[in-house]
Amino acid sequence: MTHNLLDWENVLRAGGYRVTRQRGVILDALCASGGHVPLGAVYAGAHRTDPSLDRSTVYRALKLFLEVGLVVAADTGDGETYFEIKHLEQHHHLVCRSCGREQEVNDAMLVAMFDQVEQQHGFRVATDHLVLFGMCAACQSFRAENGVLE
Amino acid sequence: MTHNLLDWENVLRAGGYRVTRQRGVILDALCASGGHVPLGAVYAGAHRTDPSLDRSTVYRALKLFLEVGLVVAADTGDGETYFEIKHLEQHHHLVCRSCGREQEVNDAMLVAMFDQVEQQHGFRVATDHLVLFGMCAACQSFRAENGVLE
DNA sequence: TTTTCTGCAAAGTGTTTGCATTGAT
DNA sequence: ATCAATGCAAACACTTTGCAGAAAA
Repeated sequence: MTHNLLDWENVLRAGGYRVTRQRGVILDALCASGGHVPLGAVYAGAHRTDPSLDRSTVYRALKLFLEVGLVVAADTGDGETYFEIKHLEQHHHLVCRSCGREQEVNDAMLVAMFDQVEQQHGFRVATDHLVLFGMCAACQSFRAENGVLE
Repeated sequence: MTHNLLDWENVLRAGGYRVTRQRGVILDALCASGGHVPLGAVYAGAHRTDPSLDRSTVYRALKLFLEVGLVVAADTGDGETYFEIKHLEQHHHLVCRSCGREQEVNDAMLVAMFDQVEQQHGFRVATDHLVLFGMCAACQSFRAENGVLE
């Protein structure tokens, strides 16, 4: 249970929320799936552990976890919402349009850009979780080798 | 008809697609709404001009326009897909979480960051249309004046 | 005349909600 | 004993699809 570290039970209680078996199962599923997980996969994992668990419970739980800051959400634009256990260090994702794999980028790299935006537009960027689409190194070289044009 | 400039009729014909009244109406509606328009608003506008026009036609047309490069799409994470006439200069959007207003950021500002990502990760970012959430200058000062904490 | 496009209706997908019951505190 | 959380079913919002008739080429 990776999430013992998170002290999720106290986080919930501190907010006046209750600690339930289902919420534990859902958090487990999220941890087990690693990174950046579509809600459907969280449900699938949790439902395997507890077949009586309902989708609406997953939606409600994740919304709550979001509210108390246990997880962060990212919308990758494919319709489903993605969730991830909140890390201590902020980070963002690079998603390859060609192979679908994703990698993380440290926040630091983007902060400079955010600051610049703030200086020029007075707009304070506040994004937990930015998702940048493009093409990863592997797919780029694969395409180059095979002479794929554009 | 702002979109005469785009020569959309020829772009379609060049792709082997047909020029129809409906497609013209939809493009009109998109232009008339300015910027960054949710699909529902495109439909609303187009439907006002042509009440017999169906939603599915709007979906199909916008998908086609996307394919031939007449429009670009952005997913802002609120469920609906946003469309915009493709500009010559690439740009991105800043969307204020507080008032909902949006402003444009020139691509140049972000390109430096994209290059840095590429250098460090070998990942080529390719985003037509990035949407950054945060808080605009007006809302920031409004909150400061009214002593809103966080 | 051929082939694409449209309108209509129906289905699909992701998400939210009302309500009686169950369960945490 | 309270009051929040769950399961179930029904409703929602956005999007896609199959098909017969209408329209562009």
